Amino acid sequence: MPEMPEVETTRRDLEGRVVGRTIADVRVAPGAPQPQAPLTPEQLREAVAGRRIEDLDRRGKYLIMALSGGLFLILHRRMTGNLILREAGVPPERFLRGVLVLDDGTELRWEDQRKFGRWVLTDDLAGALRGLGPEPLAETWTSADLAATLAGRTAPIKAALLDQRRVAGLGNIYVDEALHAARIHPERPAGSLSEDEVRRLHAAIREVLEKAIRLQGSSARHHVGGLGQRGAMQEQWRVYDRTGEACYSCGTPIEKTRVAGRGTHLCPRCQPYATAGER
DNA sequence: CGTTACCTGAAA
DNA sequence: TTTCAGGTAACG
Repeated sequence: MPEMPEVETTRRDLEGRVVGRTIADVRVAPGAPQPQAPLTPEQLREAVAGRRIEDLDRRGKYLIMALSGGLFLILHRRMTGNLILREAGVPPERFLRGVLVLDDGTELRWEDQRKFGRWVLTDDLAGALRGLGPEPLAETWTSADLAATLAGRTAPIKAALLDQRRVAGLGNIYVDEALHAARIHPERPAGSLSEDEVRRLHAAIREVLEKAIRLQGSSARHHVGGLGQRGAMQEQWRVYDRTGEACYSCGTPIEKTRVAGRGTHLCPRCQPYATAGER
């Protein structure tokens, strides 16, 4: 579900409304599994109740709540998780799993149909995020950095881009979109891209992610922002979920295959496997 | 490295 | 009934 733009949307929606508030209570929906992996709900309540939310940050697809006393509550929405700020009394969401009740009575609600989402409470933020690759929208992330992390790799470029250690925040939708925008076949060995192809890919990744953030993410199915609103990026997809429809660039029907274990969409004409001159 | 498991529901 | 779903950890 959420990739980096969806998580960033949530962060921007919530930042000004929850930073400075104190967590008054933690509730777990009756009968629902605990939203956080290593802690019981009682231990979580014990640990965070009374703490002030000092900051709301993001790294890759992780949402990071900095709490007073040097604790960090790190949330990963995985496939179907949403974090939504609601007034008390608003009827519960169908897949509500847990609630952080704030000191003004508003509720930070965690809904998660498939229950893959994870909460981690730690005082070692760097340790918890160790191994995450660079932020693709950081000014310091260059085309040369992308080339370096792809160099020598034989895995499909799509698999390399989904690997959070190489670049943080890309997922299935935006990898397909970026590869299409860069006119690169998803099964090309990562290390085989030319300098120009890497430059195009670097630019395409940024353009796709920036546009997705502007449009508050893709609401394919589950994603909603921090105020419960849907995103609009799904209306701008050029290949994702467009199997059989005409490519906007050349009219060729979009194909769907399987790469790196994931449904993969591409235009076979705009993204030929063989580069010019080969074969 | 690719595949499977983790869950639940919607759609084919 | 079967397949698929925005992610990732564990497995072989």
